Amino acid sequence: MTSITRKDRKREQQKREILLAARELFLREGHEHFSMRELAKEVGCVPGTLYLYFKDKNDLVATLVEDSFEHLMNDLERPRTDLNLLVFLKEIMRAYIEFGLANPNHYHFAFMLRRTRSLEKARPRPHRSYALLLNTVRACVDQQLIRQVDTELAAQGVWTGIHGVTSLMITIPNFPWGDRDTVIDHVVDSLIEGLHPSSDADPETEGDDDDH
Amino acid sequence: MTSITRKDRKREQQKREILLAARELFLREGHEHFSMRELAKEVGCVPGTLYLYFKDKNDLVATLVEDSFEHLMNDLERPRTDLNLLVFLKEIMRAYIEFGLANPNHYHFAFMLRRTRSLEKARPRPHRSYALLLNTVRACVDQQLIRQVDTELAAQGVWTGIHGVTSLMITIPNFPWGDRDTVIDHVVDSLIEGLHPSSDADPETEGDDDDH
DNA sequence: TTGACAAAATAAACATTGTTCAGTATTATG
DNA sequence: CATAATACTGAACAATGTTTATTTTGTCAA
Repeated sequence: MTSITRKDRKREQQKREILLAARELFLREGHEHFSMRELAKEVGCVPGTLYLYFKDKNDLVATLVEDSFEHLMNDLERPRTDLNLLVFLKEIMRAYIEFGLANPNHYHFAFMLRRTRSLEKARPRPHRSYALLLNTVRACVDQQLIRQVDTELAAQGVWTGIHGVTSLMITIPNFPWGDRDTVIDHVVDSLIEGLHPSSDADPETEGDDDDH
Repeated sequence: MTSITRKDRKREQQKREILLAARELFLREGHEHFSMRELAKEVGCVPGTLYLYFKDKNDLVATLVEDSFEHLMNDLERPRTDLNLLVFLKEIMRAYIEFGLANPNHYHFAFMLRRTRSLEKARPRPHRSYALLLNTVRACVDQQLIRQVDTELAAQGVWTGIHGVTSLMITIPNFPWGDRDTVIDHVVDSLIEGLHPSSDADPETEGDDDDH
């Protein structure tokens, strides 16, 4: 029925409008101070109305952030087969970091929040960016560009590494970091360096009788 | 005057008691759900009383967390000169990670929160653990155990690296991590591996004579 | 056009927060 | 004992997320 679709379209429209205002407010206030009531004021409605379109605050922000990550992934997943795979991997890593630093609120919401067990599903699929990383690392191993290691292990090392510099620079921007790009380059390079095929297998792990 | 000191002692005592209950509650509820009112109920007083001993909630939790980091630092800074410096460095890194995973709430408060500008001072001296890292890295460079690089850069790479695995394992415990200790070992090892002197120096760092 | 019905929006409340403040006990001191 | 300082309380304030009963609005059938 045309009437139904029109109503549905209107509903969609309104939902989009809420999200638009929310994105603007979220960007301005930061996720800590983002409030439903202020959003309602911005949208020009009463707080309760928001709950006709979103289950709760978490749901609203989650879709917001998910959209942003969609953009990141679209950037990342655009294939650049012309590049050396290692260079490509490094570009992914850099893009990831840059995205986080450019969207600290989104990144914060996505990866720096502890969720209660029941709300775990609200996390905007971190697995997708990780999957890209994993695949690329695997390809590098196949082409013997990096040392033969457990692919998952390597990918998780890379991911935690780039997450580390991203999140720390977000939470402690006043830390006496070196030049931003220099630090990022160093992190990216040395994370990959740690996987070079030329490196001797770790010599320290001969007597691996640690305390655990 | 003895009367004054007695009063002061009593005050100190009360403050300690609050902190004790707070620590217990903080541990149980997590820093997100830790509330002053619940703490007051636990202590057996009215919420306002807490503000006679602490400026605000942030102040209270900050001293709480600072105490915990004191313990970490006491652990880390106990000198183990008998060890190879590289092994020592790795032990520091591992201890840091283990501490974070064992005290996720404290770690979260310390390093995974964005503070408003005015509350920046509330962060429990992250610089101390970083300073230890920096000194150790510098010593390693001096002993030519790792590549000749900008010491600060290397230390920041190491710090962000271990922070990355710590914080991600805290925020996404349900992620399909590999075996916990295996991942940690890999991260620690490959972060150091990335600084090996055997590695070919990065081609872009021609003049390696830093001056400082 | 009108009346009925469903959907949408609202106003008002509820249950929490952190925090403040005017008083009231309690305690130390002259 | 009286006074002054101190510790504490009870009640309030402001702001939060969320729910519910009620009113408004819009659409379709008669």
